[in-house]
Amino acid sequence: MKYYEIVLLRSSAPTLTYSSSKHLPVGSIISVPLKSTVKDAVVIKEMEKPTFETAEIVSVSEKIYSTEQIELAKFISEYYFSSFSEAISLFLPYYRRGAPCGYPNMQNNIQDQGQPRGIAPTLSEIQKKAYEELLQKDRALLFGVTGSGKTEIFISLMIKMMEEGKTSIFLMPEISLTPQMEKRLKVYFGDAVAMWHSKLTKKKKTSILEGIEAGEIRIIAGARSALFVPLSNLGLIIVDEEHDDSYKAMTRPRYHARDVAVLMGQKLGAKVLLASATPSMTSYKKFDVVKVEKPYVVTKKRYQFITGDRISAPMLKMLHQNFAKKEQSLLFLPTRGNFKYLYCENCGKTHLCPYCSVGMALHRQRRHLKCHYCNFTEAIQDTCTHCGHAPLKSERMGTQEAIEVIGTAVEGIAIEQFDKDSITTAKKLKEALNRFECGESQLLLGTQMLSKGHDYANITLSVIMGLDYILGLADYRARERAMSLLFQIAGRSGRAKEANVIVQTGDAEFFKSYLHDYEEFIKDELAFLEVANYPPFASLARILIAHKDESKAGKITLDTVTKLKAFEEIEIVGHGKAPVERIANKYRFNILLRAKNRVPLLKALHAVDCREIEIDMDPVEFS
DNA sequence: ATACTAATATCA
DNA sequence: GATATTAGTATG
Repeated sequence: MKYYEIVLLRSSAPTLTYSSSKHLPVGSIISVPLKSTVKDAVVIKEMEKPTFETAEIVSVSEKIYSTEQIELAKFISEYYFSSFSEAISLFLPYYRRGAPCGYPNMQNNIQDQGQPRGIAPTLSEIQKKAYEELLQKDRALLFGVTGSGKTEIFISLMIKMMEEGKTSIFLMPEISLTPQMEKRLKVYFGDAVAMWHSKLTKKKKTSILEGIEAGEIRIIAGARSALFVPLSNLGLIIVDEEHDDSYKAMTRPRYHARDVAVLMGQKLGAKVLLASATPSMTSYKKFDVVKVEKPYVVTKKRYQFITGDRISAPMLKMLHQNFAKKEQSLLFLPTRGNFKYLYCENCGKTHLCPYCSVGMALHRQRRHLKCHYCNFTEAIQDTCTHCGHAPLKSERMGTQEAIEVIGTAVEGIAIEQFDKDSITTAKKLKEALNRFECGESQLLLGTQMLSKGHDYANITLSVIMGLDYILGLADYRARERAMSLLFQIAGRSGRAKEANVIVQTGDAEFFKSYLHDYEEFIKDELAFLEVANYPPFASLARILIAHKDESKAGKITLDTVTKLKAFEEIEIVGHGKAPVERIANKYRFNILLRAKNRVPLLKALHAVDCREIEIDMDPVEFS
């Protein structure tokens, strides 16, 4: 009889010991009896016969985790403070086999299958130079403005990998927003590329996994979760738009896909390529930078700065003129300033969610109020819950209102609403993009979604609102976020011809000084971050405490702070009520920690970690 | 996680 | 005193 330490899947229970007459390699997925039920579990290691009685493993699955997956999961669970079970559940297991298989004759294989495939893209001299340079490096940051032809470089690298019989992973911040990328990849790779994201149906996922197993699928492209697909012979991981915060998971395990990709590359001996037109400060400092110097289409942009916080007459005039010229425009509103809230004229109070300390957002189209934190929905309220005054007023510029205002002012304009409210499915996205592409609509109006990765060839006017709101956020990266957003959105326009960019801000000088060189901004910002002692010059961690009893939450916070004070190398930057005090009826407190080195920080955090707190390493959100 | 148990609060 | 809610504990 053999004895194995196992971890239950989908459980935070400690490791347990079971027995089996069979030899089971580490990583085996098995079923074990626990209490009166049967649970799935993973073999962690073989053990000596324990002193206590053991139950027997009842069945062994066809699936198995590789030792690399186990090791990475171990790291993720320790660095990001999740259970091992939660960490290993990120990964998809391999099919159990005698030996790990390679596919040495891929060349032949490709031809045999006769899949539709375009020829390799022709690279410009500039692209070729970057490509050659990247071939020499295990890891690098590819820095190039929108339209500099990064995608052709990616494709060339992935073709190179295929020639060597290796597979690739291509990460994008949001798969639902990238049908264009799928189209481009399909041209070169046909059925050898599959798109992967968490919302695929179970059937589709199984079919892709079988394709991988059969050696037909050689490239997986997709969002965060694509990083955990079981490819053999991984040769390359590309993290496109590496600056994007959507790579950070907001639920446990709170990992950063970009950082895990780098680690995974190291562990598997795969090349890791990060890419962005607006790289993160961290990546710029940490990795060799390869630049794609000039875009091969050089177009001019004329920037114009205006103050204010709502749609103004000059803005409408520009939109009108552009429409009259039969040209297309884009208008950006920040996500947060994007909703209307009800407020009382009499007492000045905003109508709040009964369970969260945030305003209920008005959705006029659906005629209801909705809480964006807990999804509580109710009918539009008429009277103030605080003083009984009626009726309530609504305030704040939102997408809806912007559409109404512009629709009225610019007669005949067809507007594409481009935000999470109206673009709920991939189909709707495709339809909206198609309408815009063929000129059926002339204005793209929306939120952050607009800043992510699309090419809109004919936009000649971009209006960017609400940068001041982002600049004003209590976030050490507020400037970076605002600047990167401006570059990303401005980069969407002027692909084909000269374009105007209207920037609404009270701090024009700040943006103006960097408009023609993001790298200048990076250098100045890094100098600032070094003085202020923020990442990448220090490590941050956030502790989140949530409890329905406010005084209990406060007590846990203070107790944790007291314990942390014993650790000299870490600094308690602050602690207290979270900016959003209550979500889903639980009171929330934050502790923000900083340390020059992450090792003592991790050590202190492991010492105070318990069920009542949640630890967020390298946080990107502070609300 | 989840089942189970002990402790404590709530209510007629 | 019976029942509901919460806190604590062990799982092989």
